[in-house]
Amino acid sequence: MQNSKTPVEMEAAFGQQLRDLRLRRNIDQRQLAEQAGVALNAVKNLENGRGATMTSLVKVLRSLGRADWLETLAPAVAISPMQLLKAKQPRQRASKTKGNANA
Amino acid sequence: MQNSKTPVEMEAAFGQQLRDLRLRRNIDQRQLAEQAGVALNAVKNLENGRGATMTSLVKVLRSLGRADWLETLAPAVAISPMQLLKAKQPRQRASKTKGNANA
DNA sequence: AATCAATCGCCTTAAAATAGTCCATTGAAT
DNA sequence: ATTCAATGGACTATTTTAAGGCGATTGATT
Repeated sequence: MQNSKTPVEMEAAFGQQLRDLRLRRNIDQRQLAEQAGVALNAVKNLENGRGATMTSLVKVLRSLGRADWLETLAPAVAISPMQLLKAKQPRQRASKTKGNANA
Repeated sequence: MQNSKTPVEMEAAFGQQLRDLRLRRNIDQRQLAEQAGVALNAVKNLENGRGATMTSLVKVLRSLGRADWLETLAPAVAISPMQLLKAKQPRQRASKTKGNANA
């Protein structure tokens, strides 16, 4: 069973995490907005899950010192040097055949 | 030394990861857009780092089966049951004093 | 329990993203 | 090498968010 949260709920839950990060640093929304270089409203929107842009998110994450998190979405597959030699270069486009490669 | 990537670069690098996830599933942008319930342009924007909304991001992540990633930003601090009893409830606002609690 | 700052919620305007469509480019399969 | 689908890029109209500012709540400190 997969996560049954709606996108709206997920955005709100995510905003709560952003808030937690900020509060652990004990800075207020205004300070964070300043440091991040976004408007106070942008921070409010992010934390309350009321809609935001990737740009605002990235700036705020950077300001919170968690920019590294953005790099953890699709971890590169580690392969041995020998395998590396044989390895085909990764796919740049989806293939024509409709059958999916993996689940 | 902190991460020196600009927000623009970070957004682009993130888009590349999204693309990787999609390609591992060997589906094209149009299919992903349909499944996620967003416009094809929204997927393009996400993957190329040309600006997107949190809403689009969440929908796409969900469609890619990586919604769980969104919950890994601010891991809850694990404490023992005994500590839990004593624990003050977590801060809901930043404090008045300007001194930060942590670095 | 009283104070005061942190947060909320709403407003307006400007900027940006979505959605839809079309054509050009290019990777992948034959 | 040829073919054709997958992607990129541009354009317009519409919707959403950013930004800035304003009182109204409410949590944290005293």
